[in-house]
Amino acid sequence: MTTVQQAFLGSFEKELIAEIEEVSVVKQFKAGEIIMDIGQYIKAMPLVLDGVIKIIREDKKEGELLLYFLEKGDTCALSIACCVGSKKSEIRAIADVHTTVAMIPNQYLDSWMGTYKTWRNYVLESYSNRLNELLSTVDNIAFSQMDVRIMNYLKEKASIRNSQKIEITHQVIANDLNTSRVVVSRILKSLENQGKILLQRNNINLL
DNA sequence: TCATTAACACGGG
DNA sequence: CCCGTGTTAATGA
Repeated sequence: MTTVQQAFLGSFEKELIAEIEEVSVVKQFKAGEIIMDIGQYIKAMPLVLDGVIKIIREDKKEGELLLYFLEKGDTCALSIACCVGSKKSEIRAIADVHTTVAMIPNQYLDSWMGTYKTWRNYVLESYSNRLNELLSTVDNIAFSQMDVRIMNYLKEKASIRNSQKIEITHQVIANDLNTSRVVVSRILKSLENQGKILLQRNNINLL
């Protein structure tokens, strides 16, 4: 299992890592498990030690949309604001694969900003990273056709997994991109005909 | 025109 | 048999 040390050795000073290890609670989530749901009050900030988390926005009318992924070493920037203001979560976080996170109780977040420069930088940088990812997601939705969006989705999945093979069903892609499975199936089929991918049951190969 | 919905057949596990 | 997949026909934006 990945420890806080292994995930953050390069980014935090030893004292901070020691303090994180002391106060945080390490939790594991299986693929598909909900880590944080919409409307929930957030009392701890998650640091991703291992695995991948999907951050999803949901409309009232059961519309779902993937915002971005969190990987090893990332944190959910939205949760920081929620923790400090003890507000409800606006998003849903789901474990995409088996995932390990360190939950830091919110009373430490503020004081560490003053005490540890690396922590301060990490939080600020995390904000800017998430914002950039959000922007490219918005660009994708606003300016790209569904076939491009699906291609980008597949590429992102592949790079996160470090594999050209993606284990996923058409329905899940449809949910993440907020469209119907018929469209996903049709576009995947045409991508296959173009020689860009190879389709198997529960499996997509990028070429 | 293109997405969605519903419905159906096919096939693998 | 159940689920994922591929396709079609009808409907809507």
